[in-house]
Amino acid sequence: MEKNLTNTQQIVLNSLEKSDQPLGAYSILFNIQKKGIKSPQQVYRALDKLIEIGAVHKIESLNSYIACKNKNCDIKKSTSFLICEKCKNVSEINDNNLTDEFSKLTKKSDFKYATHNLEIFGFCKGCR
Amino acid sequence: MEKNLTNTQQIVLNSLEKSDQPLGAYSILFNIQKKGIKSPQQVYRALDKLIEIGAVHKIESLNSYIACKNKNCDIKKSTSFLICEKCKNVSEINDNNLTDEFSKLTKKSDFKYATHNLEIFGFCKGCR
DNA sequence: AGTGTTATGTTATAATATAACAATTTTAAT
DNA sequence: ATTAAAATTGTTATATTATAACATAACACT
Repeated sequence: MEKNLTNTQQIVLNSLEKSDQPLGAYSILFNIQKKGIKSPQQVYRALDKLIEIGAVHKIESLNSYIACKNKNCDIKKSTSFLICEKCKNVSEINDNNLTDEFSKLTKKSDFKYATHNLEIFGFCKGCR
Repeated sequence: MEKNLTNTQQIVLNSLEKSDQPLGAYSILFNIQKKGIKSPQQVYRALDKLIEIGAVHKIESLNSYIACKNKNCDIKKSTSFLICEKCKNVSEINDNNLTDEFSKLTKKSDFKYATHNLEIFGFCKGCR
């Protein structure tokens, strides 16, 4: 199950795992330049792969990327996040019911569910 | 309830309403250059306002914008879309239950729901 | 070893979005 | 009505995010 990552992919993933918050591609690049990564292309290519295997998710509304904390995340392509509007903290929801609910919901519109991105904005425990 | 739009805002809105599909800001700009709109800034400022009043929504994963068909849309800031992966058709879901469901869901995490963006990918009636 | 395929490095450029400031219009107080 | 302050708009420049294109290298199969 564990994928072997290339050097660059591992460096990008480490950078994201060290951060508790999502990072933009160019922030990642800045972080890892000292390790010999020189171009955006290298970062984006690594991100593509990491996203594909479910190790990283993209948060579309922030144009940024976050490591999936969830080791057993069987949701590879769908993402669901809570984003605090005050402190900007982002946390991943791991509610497998969502897939079922969306699947049911979309049937009403004769739509065959495949994946989803969900971004919920509001205020986290500490900020409300 | 009806907002008065400025000339530029109305032109941008018309451009989106004429399109059945979402448009990027620069596509809009291209469409309306013949009407004297010259710069991205004008388009983005109009979009900001139109989004604020709920006349237009942004589809984050596509970096594009769509007119809200739903005249009585009381959901101003939240958005929910079905996106067909084959024909790229986008349609808006208008299920007010979603807000309630997300509100309940996030309570479990001690999170105070405010708004959401939901993008569901799959295959539409014609493409499945 | 030779050849086709896949991955990586590198440079350049495309696509999306905002900053900064000047010019104009609107507002609202005197 | 006059004018100062505030908000809106026009315009140029630039920042930010992402991909194209092509060269080079690594891999794998015969």
